[in-house]
Amino acid sequence: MDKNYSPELFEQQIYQKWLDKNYFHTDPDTREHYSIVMPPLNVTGKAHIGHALDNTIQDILIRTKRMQGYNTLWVPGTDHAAIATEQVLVKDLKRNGESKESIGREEFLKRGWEWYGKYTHVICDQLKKLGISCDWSRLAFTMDENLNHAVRHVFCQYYKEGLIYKGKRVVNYCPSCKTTISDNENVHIDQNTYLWYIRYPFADGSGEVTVATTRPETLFGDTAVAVNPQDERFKDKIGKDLILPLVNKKIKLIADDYCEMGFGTGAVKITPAHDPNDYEVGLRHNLEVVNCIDDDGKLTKEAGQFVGMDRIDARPLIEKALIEGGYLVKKEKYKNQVGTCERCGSFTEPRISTQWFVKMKELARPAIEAVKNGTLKFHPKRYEKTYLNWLENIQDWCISRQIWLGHRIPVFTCSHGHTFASEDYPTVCPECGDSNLTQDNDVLDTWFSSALWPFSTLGYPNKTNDLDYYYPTSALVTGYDIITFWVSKMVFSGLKFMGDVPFKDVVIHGLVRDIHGIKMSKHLGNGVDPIDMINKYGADALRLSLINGMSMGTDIKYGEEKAKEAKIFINKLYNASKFVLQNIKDIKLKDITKLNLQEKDKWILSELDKLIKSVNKNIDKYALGVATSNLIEFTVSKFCDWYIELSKVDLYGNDEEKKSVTQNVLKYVLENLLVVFHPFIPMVTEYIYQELPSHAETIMYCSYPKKVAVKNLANNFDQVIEVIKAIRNSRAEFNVPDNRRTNIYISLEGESKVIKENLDEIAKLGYGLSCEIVTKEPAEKCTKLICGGVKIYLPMGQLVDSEKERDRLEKEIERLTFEVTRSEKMLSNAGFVAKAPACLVENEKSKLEKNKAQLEKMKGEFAKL
RNA sequence: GGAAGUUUAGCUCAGCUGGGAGAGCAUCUGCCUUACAAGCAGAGGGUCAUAGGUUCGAGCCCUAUAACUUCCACCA
Repeated sequence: MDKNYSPELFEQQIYQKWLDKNYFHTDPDTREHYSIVMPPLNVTGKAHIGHALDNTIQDILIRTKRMQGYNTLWVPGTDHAAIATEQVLVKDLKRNGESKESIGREEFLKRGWEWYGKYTHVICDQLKKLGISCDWSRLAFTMDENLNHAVRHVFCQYYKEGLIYKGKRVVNYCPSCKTTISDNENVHIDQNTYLWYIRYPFADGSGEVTVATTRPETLFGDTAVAVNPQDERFKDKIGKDLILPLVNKKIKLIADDYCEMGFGTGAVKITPAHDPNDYEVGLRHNLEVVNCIDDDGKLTKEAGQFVGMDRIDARPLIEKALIEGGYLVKKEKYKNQVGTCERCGSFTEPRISTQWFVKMKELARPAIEAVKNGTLKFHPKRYEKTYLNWLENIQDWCISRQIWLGHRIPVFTCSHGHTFASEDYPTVCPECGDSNLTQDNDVLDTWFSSALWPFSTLGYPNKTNDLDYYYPTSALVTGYDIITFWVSKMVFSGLKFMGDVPFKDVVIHGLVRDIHGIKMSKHLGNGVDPIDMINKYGADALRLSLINGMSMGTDIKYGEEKAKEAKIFINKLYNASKFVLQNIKDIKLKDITKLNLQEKDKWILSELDKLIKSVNKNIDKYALGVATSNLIEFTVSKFCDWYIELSKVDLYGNDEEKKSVTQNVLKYVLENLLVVFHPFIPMVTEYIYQELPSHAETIMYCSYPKKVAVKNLANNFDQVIEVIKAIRNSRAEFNVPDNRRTNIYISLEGESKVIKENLDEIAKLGYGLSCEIVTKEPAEKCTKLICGGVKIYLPMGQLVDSEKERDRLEKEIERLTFEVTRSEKMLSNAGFVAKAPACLVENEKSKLEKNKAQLEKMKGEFAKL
């Protein structure tokens, strides 16, 4: 092994070996299953640090369950991310002077497939660098033929049941992406703008009504002005005609509850084509729908002289025209929120158009029920609220998108006007046999296919063994940002088409933010590239740095420093392993349960036992960040700091039996540590594991321990640790450099077998030349320590200063007095004694006794000075 | 407008059926001790956001308040 940990030397080879051996692959059998389908990765761009986190969590769960003996399936996959990919392709075309329309739909889709073919590998290779153990032979893609089939099947099923309908609605439209987007993709941002107060005169010259608006450019689409029916100011004017400024068209003043009396001027302009609420008002009052903004976000001919202008750019000119016409009453500063496109950031336009919808109320009900009755559990539980709140207020789902990439809506119309949905690729109209068919131009929202992911990837709509065996899956791991987008859709789809939830547990993690807590973005350039981190610090370090200290569902502040720290820790583990391996070359392997264990061996084994139990418990609770903290704590503070140092006494000593026991314990502890650690840092643990004597073919299939194999690990070794710490403390207090060794004398009082047996250990770890038992105070000038039931004499020569000694003793007496008083106070509290658990009271009593005795001794020493 | 989260050492965060405040980094001191100087040993540093309450006992439970963050829904 190399002197230091160098992941670049082995990570790739190890992963390749796993792949070559086909370790990640599995098929249905008689065991219990544990399955996860990976949230599909977008085939655009590259993997970001959030992907690294998401997949690391899944890999930890999968690897643990695999080692626990489950039949473990992890299906990887990618998503066609239609809108984003289409944008990139369109940009590419533009660069070459081409356009979608110029090359045609068929050619465009061909280019799409070329893109997917090229970039699927890129993203998968990046994931492979993370060391994740998914079954690559099952790599799925939302546009694969069988997934495509699932989409068509589901669509037709909904269609048949009347759950899909085509309708006119005001939807969010992105003029830049040129497609409809869902409410979820429409992100509201704060905007400092103005409220324009505009005068609408009555046609008969009997005064005017003033309306306030944040969007003067939609004036051209106004077809009414509404007031509240209760509003006394307008009661007698309702039904009268108003003149629409600039357009000089007559529109009516109507009464509708939608208009709130207290707000603004009490009158609101109604633009049914460009506002969802106004559209509803329009329906109630049978108003005309006038489109004044087109597909490109430009004003239509309805805007007269402003035709062809961008709707935002036209604003100041419209304002000018209003002023000139004497229509503008005032303009005041106003703060509101506007919708923007999640992908491109442009202002979205609410726009009336014909779209396909899925009726949601009926589908949502069982999905709500599944969470309420506990069939589906969120971790952490609080995210249930996000989920339920959304489903309980569900709106119909607009599933059509005006782009070309993606699953084309399988609805056809023949030349006789018969419209039908078809799961297959039809050649004739089922009604009249006409072969002149045209397919609907729109494609489906990408979430429509993602909604089917947990079962479409397992073979749906075909009845497959995989589906039968692995569905429902065990867990879904994803960020809280897509609970409504995606999780909810998978749940109602799974319940509808499979008759069962798609997964039992939803494990929600937070977002990875930069070190200041700001969302990572290309724009800000504050992103951390996971591949960079892997190249610099190794995949295991990246994984550990993401998981350690993480609390599920809470955002992570992440900086490169964390990867660096993780690598430093792994180097520590690597070196500890190297030490063990170097010292067990001549090991005679023995059954750990039949060894003649010393106190220190029992101590480390009992600590290991605690560790294993705690890690198991925390993985079960999805508290992965706590599990790694436990692992690191044990490795550094128990194994390295103490046991390895202690082991040197026997490894380098002359007692062959003790040496052999130590070797076997070292091997046992290291091996178990590696196994328990493996799901978190798979590469380095496999690498070291392969160096162990008598190892299996891979660590991946080692049984995940539930406890240490040895029973009766009770021991008093803590006493020795206490003595060593006291010695080190005292030396530091006297500023004795570590390289200046002294003798250590110990005077035993009462039973101190464990001390007697570990004199060499005390000497070694306490920087002593030797450590011996004395029955009376040595002649040398010593400082005296009282601890763990023994008295320690450290000959510090001239360094011993009686005044300093007195100070130290005084401090110690003060501390002990405080302790004693505290215990006495607690024990004299009737409430405490009566109500606290008995063990706590007992504990307090014994502490009191111990401290009292210690205090007496200290006082004795003090008196002697 | 509705909901959720966060507030603990200089920094990043653990701590949870309520039983004496923890880690890493940073700082200071001493050490190249044959696993590791990417290291070892030691030290300093906290009114657990604020104010009340419940309890024998509160970082933890309850109620208010403040600051920050996020999600959902939005009135022109």
